[in-house]
Amino acid sequence: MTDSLIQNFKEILRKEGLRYTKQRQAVWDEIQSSQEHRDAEDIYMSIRNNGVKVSRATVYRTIDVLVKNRMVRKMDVGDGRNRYEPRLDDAHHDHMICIETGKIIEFYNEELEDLQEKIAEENGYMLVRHIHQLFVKPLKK
Amino acid sequence: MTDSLIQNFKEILRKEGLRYTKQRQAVWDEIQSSQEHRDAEDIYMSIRNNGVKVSRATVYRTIDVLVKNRMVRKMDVGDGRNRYEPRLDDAHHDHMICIETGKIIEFYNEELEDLQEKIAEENGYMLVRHIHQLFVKPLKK
DNA sequence: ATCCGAATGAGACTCAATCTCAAAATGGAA
DNA sequence: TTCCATTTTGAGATTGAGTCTCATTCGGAT
Repeated sequence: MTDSLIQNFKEILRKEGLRYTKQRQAVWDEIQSSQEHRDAEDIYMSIRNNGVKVSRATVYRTIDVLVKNRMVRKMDVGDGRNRYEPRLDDAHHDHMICIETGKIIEFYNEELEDLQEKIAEENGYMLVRHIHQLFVKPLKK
Repeated sequence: MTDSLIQNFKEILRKEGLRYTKQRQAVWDEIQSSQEHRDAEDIYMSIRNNGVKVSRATVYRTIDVLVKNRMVRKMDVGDGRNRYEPRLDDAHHDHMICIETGKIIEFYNEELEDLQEKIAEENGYMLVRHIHQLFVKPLKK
């Protein structure tokens, strides 16, 4: 955990008119500590196991702030539980989910991104965000 | 409602080892009667308003069978309620959702479809299905 | 150090979807 | 047609992710 990350987080709270608390810091610390795609319960339990007293309500509330400020990405894998991952850099990517192993693979394709904007514009709209998941299975060898 | 559609539905039930009941027929009739993207509650209420006695449980159970057999498409619009639409032909399409009006626009782009298969293959996978939603807002005039 | 509005947390609540199980319906056999 | 094993149905209970409530605690400006 670098100072700049903490400062950045404090900056966002200030911008949002929110106070800096150890619970909020703990939520960001926890999400930021792993590049995995985790659900809220997992994040909540990990924080508690680290000895920080926090409630589910606070975890959800803090995640909302982080998502709004693009520090965390929220993704719907289609099983009813949202997953979260830190956005440490600005590199956008989508996900491929293996239906046999559950493995999540990240991918990015410039052409794909451009195409989506083009499609939206052709219909008189501006692309704000998108959900794109490829459900795949391993190629036969 | 054509005979062939009813026969096709009966065929699927037989294949699945399920009995043909008026409730199941009513669910398929109702979904098939409109190209809109409707939620389960809406479908349930419409069937009841048509005078057919059916329960939510049966509606959900029948939708599952229809989705499994590709007669109905299930889509997650991101608001917690799944939407369903009939697949009367094989024409695949994705959806664009206007974040200002909630309007759902269907689109299909061959290049986009090809690109997705290519991306999966480049990673050693075969594309099985995909979720793709564009959240958009109207272009300024 | 004081003080007041903001944040927290335990648990109640929401709501779509699923499950339970007694009663009703289906369809093949005779 | 009647019988009956088996499947289906439905009312309501349950689940589970996420949200809300509100009394208590805390942050931070002064």
